[in-house]
Amino acid sequence: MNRQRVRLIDVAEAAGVSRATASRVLSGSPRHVDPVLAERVWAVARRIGYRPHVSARALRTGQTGTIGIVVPTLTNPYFVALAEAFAGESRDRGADLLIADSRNDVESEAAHLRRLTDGRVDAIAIVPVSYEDSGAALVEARDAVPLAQVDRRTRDGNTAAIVLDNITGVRLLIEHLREAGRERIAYVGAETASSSGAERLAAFTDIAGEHAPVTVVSEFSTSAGREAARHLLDSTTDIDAIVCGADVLAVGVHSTLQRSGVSLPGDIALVSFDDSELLELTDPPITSLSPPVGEIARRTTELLMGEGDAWREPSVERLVPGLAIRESTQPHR
Amino acid sequence: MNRQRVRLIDVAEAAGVSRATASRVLSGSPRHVDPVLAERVWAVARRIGYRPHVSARALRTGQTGTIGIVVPTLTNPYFVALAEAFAGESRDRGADLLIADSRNDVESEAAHLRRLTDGRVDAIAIVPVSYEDSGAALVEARDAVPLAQVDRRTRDGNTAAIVLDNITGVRLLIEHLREAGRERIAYVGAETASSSGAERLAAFTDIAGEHAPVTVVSEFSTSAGREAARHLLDSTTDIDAIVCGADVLAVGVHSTLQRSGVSLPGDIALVSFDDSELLELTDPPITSLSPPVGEIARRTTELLMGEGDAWREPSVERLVPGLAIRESTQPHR
DNA sequence: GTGAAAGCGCTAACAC
DNA sequence: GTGTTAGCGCTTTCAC
Repeated sequence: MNRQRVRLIDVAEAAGVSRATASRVLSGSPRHVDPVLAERVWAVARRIGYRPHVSARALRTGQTGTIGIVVPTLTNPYFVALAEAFAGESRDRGADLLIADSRNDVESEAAHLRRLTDGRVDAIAIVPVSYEDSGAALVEARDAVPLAQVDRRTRDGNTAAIVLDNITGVRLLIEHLREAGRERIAYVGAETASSSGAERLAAFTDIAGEHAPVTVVSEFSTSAGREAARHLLDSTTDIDAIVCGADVLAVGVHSTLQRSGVSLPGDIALVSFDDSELLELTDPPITSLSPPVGEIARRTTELLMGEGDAWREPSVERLVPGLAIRESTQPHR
Repeated sequence: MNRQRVRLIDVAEAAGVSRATASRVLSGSPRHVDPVLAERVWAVARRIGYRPHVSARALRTGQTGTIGIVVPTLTNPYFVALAEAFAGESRDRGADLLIADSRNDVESEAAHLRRLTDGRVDAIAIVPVSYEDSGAALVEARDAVPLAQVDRRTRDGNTAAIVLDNITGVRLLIEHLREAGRERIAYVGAETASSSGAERLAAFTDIAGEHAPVTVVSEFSTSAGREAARHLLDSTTDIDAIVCGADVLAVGVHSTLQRSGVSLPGDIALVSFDDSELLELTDPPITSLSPPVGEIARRTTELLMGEGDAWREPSVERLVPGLAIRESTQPHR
């Protein structure tokens, strides 16, 4: 048998007060209640195991105490790290986090946004799947609930966005490579459907020079990374370093280089972007930018849950990443 | 401005019917409504963008249309795969999935269970963190809502459990290794805090023989795998194959072997358990059992959402895994 | 400082 | 087949 729920009225009766008072003690404004009564209510509530019914509370207050995060895929450890950072941040604010996985699919992303805005969450942080195609669903959602874009942006999402400072990031990587004696640097990125992909590519061309070789593959995946590396090796270009636009690509590139007998970091140095755990698994481990996920989560949550409508203003806040140096960029000796 | 929610009454008025009729059309029992009216209601609802308020509906019906899954960590790609399988299954049944991450922490797991049972979900599937210590929270939760254990069990969780058939699994792995000419097989597993860990270890000793070397590390992590491999190499035991109790361990073992100049699969063959994407990233890719995540999700959801109280009966259903053969077990030539 | 009572948006008896 | 109405559990005026 399912045990019957303990309701507020059960607490109130057992404590000899009205529902109103019990409610004030347990949630509303405890300071407007006689401390003696308050303690009695608490004691009873604890004893009989009262826990408020979230739907009832949400229906009454219009607040769910939950924030939602929508990521392109949980298959990418970087987004898992991001989600966990948001989980920590929510917890600190006494809120819950609801994680949704778009499976890299705009339709599925739109469906999630619709469901989340059906009174399920107070605010939404979203890493949009597509720069071009995610916008419509975002706009609809942001009319229902505070919403901010994270890590990537859409063309017409029209909300605040908290992203990586990709230009500084690329500069950090290239400077690091040059200090390690690398001069002929190539770039491997996925198609520019995401804003971060496009920014990284543009920054690379800008800083490394127009003639630096660039390989763009069609998706963020390890096999795409493998392909890209094969392509680079086949082309005659003589390179001594590769910058990868995402960790999953880097791991693929690494794998192909290894198999082709290219020595890392002897022949080619390798760097990547997201600093997920994947990069420590390879041999040698891969140097990477380390995105400030904690700070991203903090700033975004602040924006969404704080006073005011700052999230409503289309804007871009760029957070500067650190650099996690590993063996894949040991200097030439 | 947040657009005002469209409520049922707005639809009803615009369609010239009562809330009851509108409700019947949009959710309850459409067949008891005049088809002409019904179509009118639908048309209006679509036009003005009606979407039911989940809290209000949940409060009234006692049903949330959401099922919850609690996993030890999303850092382990196997649990991500499991969660995605449940997401698919829920979607097929018109339900939502709420993913919670225990961060390998019993306290945090208990907190999640408490929150989920505060009227947030209709049923819970959980991969418990600890065989010994997760039970209490499970029991409390299963008094509030249908709950089933998945992939791992607790000592006193007292619900149905859908797990891998670890004995058959270990047998498959060892047979495969023996067919590939391996005879001196070692095992690397994490501490037996989880039921699956314990079962795998026991099955290994049973099948490979009492004297087969076993290394037990303290946690499921890549660095623990590295340690274990170092330990195996240091000990004088002469082995030609290693069975790992989890993918993250296997990747760590692989990394240490590589660095120590051990040839795979030449000197040592390597196999693992969860068949997550990690295993395809290594060089050589690692052979693994492939757990039937889809089937696990299907059976569990069936049990939870179906008629009856089958989930309430302490029971264990063991599903047989497949075998994904990769280069790490190429036969001796 | 405390209680009575209204009502959040929805569905399900119950009447017609 | 359709409408009227009560009420899910909670918070919050409003009156005292």
